[in-house]
Amino acid sequence: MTKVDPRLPRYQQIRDDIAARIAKGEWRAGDAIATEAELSSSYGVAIGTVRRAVDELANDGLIERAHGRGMFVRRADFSTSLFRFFRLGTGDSRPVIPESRILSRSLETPSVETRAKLGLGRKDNAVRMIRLRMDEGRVLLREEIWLSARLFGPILDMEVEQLMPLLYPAYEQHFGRIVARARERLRVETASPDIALDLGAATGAMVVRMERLAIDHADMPLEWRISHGLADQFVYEVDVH
Amino acid sequence: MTKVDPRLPRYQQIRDDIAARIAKGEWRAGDAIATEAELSSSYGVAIGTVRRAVDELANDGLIERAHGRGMFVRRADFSTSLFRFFRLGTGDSRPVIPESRILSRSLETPSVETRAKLGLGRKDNAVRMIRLRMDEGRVLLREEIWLSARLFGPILDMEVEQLMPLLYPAYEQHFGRIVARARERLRVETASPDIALDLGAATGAMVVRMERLAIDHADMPLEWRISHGLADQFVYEVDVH
DNA sequence: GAGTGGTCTAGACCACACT
DNA sequence: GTGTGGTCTAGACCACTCG
Repeated sequence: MTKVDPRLPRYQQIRDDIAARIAKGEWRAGDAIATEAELSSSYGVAIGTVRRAVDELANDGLIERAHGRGMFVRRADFSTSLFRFFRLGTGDSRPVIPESRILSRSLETPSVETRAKLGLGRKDNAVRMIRLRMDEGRVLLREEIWLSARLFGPILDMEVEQLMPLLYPAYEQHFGRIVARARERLRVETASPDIALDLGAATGAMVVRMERLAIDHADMPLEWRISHGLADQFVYEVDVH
Repeated sequence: MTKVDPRLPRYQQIRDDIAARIAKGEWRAGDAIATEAELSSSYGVAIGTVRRAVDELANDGLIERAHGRGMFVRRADFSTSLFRFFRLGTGDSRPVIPESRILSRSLETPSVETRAKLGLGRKDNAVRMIRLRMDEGRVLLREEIWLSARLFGPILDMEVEQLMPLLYPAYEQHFGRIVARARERLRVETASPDIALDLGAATGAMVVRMERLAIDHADMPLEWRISHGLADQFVYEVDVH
């Protein structure tokens, strides 16, 4: 087992090792991982110990267990993201992927904050994209997306179709970078002139600002995204206990 | 075991039964429940099966396990509530319970919406309280609280001190009603004149509106609460994957 | 029918808390 | 030391999937 803490219980070592093997790409999203029996014999532990390890991985959403079929690497779907709380005025709740329109792509000198978020050095450049998310012709969100030019520079010259409809699969397919999770932050502000223009609203309109830092399995920041949407289309729901 | 589905696996039956016994008040918040060995013999299953059941209860936050000491009924602390994302301008993050000031208590005819939320009949009255949550003299939140008059009527005549600093312990102590969980909803709006006045802001200021329906173990709604706070003091953070 | 995960058992031994 | 929960074993049998 590669560099797992030997003081930890065996089931945690096994959990960490399987997670590392997935992160390393030994099993990719959608793949079936080894069976319980195989893992039991290859790790040299009882099957109950393997079960304890994979139970935790399933709980954390890293794998999915399918009775009679096997255990599969789960693709991150960000179903809990703040984005899904944006609704059109009609408020019907079909789970659609809104269509995207990329307005611009450019090479920029990032701000201090963007550099900090992406872990860039003083001289590093960054790719900036502006994208609209729409549904039935109405603009839902206006997104400002920042990427390290060193990692993602070629994205500037790619065909737009290769970046549709979702960016994360494109990051994986063309750059081998897998978004494992993200940290999101939400606040309320008034729309600046360019944001208001893109959203089809008046300058100073109430907007929700969502920031997202997307991270890979090795905790490396991949993408910094600032999204704006009209506040009156936002309803967030959560259960607490 | 009282009315648990016999088609379910034993460990789930046991989990449901223990949850029911807690809900029924057989063990109260802070109490130690029976030990694994006791549960194992009283339910007539192996200790591993009991462990599976209590593991799930601990995972759901209903009990806490303490190595060498026992298993304890957890008190709901609502640490994930939207409330905790309100910060003063200074943004320091000590976990304080803001002081409360109850502005009014009255018996009212509830609106159709309030009746629906609390499950009240056409002729039922309701208790309405207005409360401010403050920190260092600054108003953080303005809360409008609705309760069934049939269940909580005597609260109108109680000493204010008995309702301080938190309401949920008072519900439990004086009325035997335990808040088990809550559903919260967040949106953004502009402040009405009375809300603006209480928050010390101008009418039309951007505010965050938080609705909360608090529920007991038997899924009965206990309290309907509408809270408002200044939007520029609100920052919500969440991890997604 | 062969292979997979899901449930359950009856123990052993370890680590922690209290007195 | 006694009692508690935490880890781990080596099986048995069941339920589901697929060829």
